[in-house]
Amino acid sequence: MASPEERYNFRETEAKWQKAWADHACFRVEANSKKPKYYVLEMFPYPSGRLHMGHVRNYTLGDVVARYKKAKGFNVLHPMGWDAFGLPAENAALERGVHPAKWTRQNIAQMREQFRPLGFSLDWSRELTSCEPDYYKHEQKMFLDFMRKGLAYRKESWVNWDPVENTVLANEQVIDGKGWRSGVDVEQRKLNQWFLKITHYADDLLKAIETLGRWPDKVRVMQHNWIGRSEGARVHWPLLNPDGNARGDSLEVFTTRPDTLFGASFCAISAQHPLAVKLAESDAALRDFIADCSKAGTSTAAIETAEKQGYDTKVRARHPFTANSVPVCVANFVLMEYGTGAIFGCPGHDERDMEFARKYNLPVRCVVAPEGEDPIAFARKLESGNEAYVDDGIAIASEFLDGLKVDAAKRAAIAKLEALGRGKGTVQYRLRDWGVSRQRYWGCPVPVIHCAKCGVVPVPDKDLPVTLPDDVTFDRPGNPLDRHPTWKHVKCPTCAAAATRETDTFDTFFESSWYFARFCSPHLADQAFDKAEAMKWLPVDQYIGGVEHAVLHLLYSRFFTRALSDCGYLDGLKEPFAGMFTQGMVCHETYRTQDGAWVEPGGVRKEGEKATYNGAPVTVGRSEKMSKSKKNTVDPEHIILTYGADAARLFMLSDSPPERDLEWTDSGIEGAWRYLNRLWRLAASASANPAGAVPSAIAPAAAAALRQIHRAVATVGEDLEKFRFNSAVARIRELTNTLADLDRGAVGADAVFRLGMERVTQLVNPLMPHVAEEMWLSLGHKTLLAQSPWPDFDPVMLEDDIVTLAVQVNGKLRGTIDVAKGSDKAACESAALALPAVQRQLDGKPPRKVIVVPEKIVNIVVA
RNA sequence: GCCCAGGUGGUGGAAUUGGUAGACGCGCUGGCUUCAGGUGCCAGUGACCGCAAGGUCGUGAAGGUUCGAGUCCUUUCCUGGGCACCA
Repeated sequence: MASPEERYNFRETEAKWQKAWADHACFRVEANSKKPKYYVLEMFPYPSGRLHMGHVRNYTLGDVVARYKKAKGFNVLHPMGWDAFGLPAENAALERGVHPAKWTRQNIAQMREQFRPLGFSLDWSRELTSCEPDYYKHEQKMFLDFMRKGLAYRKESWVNWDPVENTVLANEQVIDGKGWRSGVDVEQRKLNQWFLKITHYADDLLKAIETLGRWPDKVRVMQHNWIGRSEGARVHWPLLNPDGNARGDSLEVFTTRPDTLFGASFCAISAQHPLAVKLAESDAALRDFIADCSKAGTSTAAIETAEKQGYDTKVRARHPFTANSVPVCVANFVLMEYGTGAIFGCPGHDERDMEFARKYNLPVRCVVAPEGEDPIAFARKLESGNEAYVDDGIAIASEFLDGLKVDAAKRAAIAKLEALGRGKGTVQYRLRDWGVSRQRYWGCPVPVIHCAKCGVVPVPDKDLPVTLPDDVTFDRPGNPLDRHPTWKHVKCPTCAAAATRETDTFDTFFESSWYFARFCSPHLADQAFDKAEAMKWLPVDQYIGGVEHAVLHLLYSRFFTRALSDCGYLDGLKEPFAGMFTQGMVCHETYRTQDGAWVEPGGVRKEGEKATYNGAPVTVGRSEKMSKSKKNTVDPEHIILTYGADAARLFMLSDSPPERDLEWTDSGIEGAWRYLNRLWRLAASASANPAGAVPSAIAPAAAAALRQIHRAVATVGEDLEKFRFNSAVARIRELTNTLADLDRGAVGADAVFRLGMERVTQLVNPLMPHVAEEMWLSLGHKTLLAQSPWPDFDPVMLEDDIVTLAVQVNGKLRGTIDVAKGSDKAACESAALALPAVQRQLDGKPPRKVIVVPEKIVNIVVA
């Protein structure tokens, strides 16, 4: 039985080393260092006030990288800050009457204290808080610079308006067409909004995805799809009144299939299209139809099930190539935000158009037939069926396009359109400009002033920052800035007449789009960051965070980096993150009582198959992302008090690969805790052995262990480089097992054991830094492990001079043979044939063929 | 519907370029230690047949390529994630 003294005291030990690291300022970057730089960054947290397991995992992953890179001789920047603006603070104000600033600052203080015992190698001297004016004043300046460059502009746009809350809702706050809190139908309203011109960089943002070699493919694909480039043409269709006379205007449509123009049977426009709006002025039925369209709106369920609906405006559009004309309909499936908000319909070669045509009895004309099929028969089949043909083929019934394949036909059609002045080839992006206006209090104020005479006037640089007023009330819905008695009333900077401030604030993605640059010189008062420092540290070498930010945050940051370069803040830097890693979620089993209520894991007792909560049976549900609503959360604070930070860290790193979801289990954390203690005891027992060189003549078992030590140093290093932390843990445990099982009486075993424990300590350091530091001390070292270099290995020691070969007969394993390294094929073959099991299989028959793969396998083929 | 990941023991997961499937854990079984619980230590643990030696089967399913397939190809099923009437 182990006495209490023989048990690792994590509480004292972890605190001791955290203090030592802080006293030695271990995690500050080295000024004027000759070492290569390495910038590790985890996505900065929103200060909700409570640390959760997702945070622990995220920052543990980053910490492993930071500590490993430091040991590898890099000058490491590993900062921390707070993404402190956002809606929850306003909700807290609304629900509990706490001021958002106070609530946020309290949460930050609380979370900082929760982070401390985890022992992360963070440079807290660079801490930043995005809701403080010393941070956001710089982004107000950036915004003004963007305006000057034409990268920020104002336009009318549609927003989700909650009529009860009197606010704009983000798309994710609209659930089934209703406001997430009010529960009432959300309206589409047109408001003047500020936009950032991310589309200016659409092509570059797309092309540069290829340069992001250390990003997950998944994220690159998502960004690629989000930008959504498509090549096509804009085509002008002159409009005719119902009486057949030209109206004098024309309808511009975007298409990716100009080759199918001869199959057009209608044009369709969005319900928000200016033409639809104008025609509705004199058409009550159309007004009703448009109203219906905007009601059906936002919910995915509605969109999914919505039947194609159209309204014939009786206006007709004349074909750009022929004398024919087609009806112009308003249709519920045409998006105003994409292309021109208008399409031409070719039912033969587009499924949606087909559905629409069949419903409204519009003609279906086949203009593309698959190569090698009889065009007449194919056309007959297509035109009488309900299936559109959307694949490649040969143009038919299309005059000058006949006989061309789709790609060539597209080019020919565009050339003709351009020659006739009736259209042109264009590239269309799905990506839209970034709307940054929010009708909120708790965000960075948009630094402009509205003057009746001068229009929109930027706040002069000398008047920055525009700070948020403290005396605001949340007792009524709507934007407190807007109804503040004095804040918005100012003099126009240009003409000094009475004017008003912009009361919108920025989207909170604004703050997170440049914080990585601010960390390079976080205390600079008069600039957002020092250009030289930023150019030295950026791009971030390793960025780590959740996939939920795979598109927006990362794309916005990539955009900002380009925009900041164009505004002179950076010298041509385009990409902020050279390496990106997206971690999986932390999950836990879920439990429900018989009446369906979720219950927390803490109260659940399990005996065999049965689980109970307060004596009542509960059903065990599948493992899901930890969430308050399902009560399947485990509090990191509690875990750290019970097992310490190292055990929690080890558990996070073992088993599950970091990119996959991790299932939290009690037995898992206990296993981590047991291993940690075992390591600590082993190190203590090694400390009795004198440190010194391993003698040259040692017992075979000791020699094998020595080789394994070198191999572990090699593979663990490689595993850490490649984010295979789970297999790094496995390799270290394997080595631990070998060392613990080593016969200490064997010649040289003591020296090998001692060396092995030194190496295990060094390897385990990035994973469990506190116990590693303690082991390092007990092994007699006077320096901090946190400041020690990563161990080397001898490549010569990686290979054994005896190799075990698998021996197969007809591809089935029958035994193994040990041969000297470099043995020739004949020797392997005869050794393999000599195996009794092989002889039994051969049963006297001669082998037909013997395959020998050196150092791998011998396969004997027998008839 | 489209795109992207994944399906390996009771369980989390290992497995360079095709070359000994199940490393390393968790759990479980037996034993030792202990007043006891835990800890610690020893042994075992894919399924099936067998006292054993040994054999048969086995990586979602079905085919194929190969001396040899978890890995490559074709078809198919299931799970998770993203996007969604993008013209």
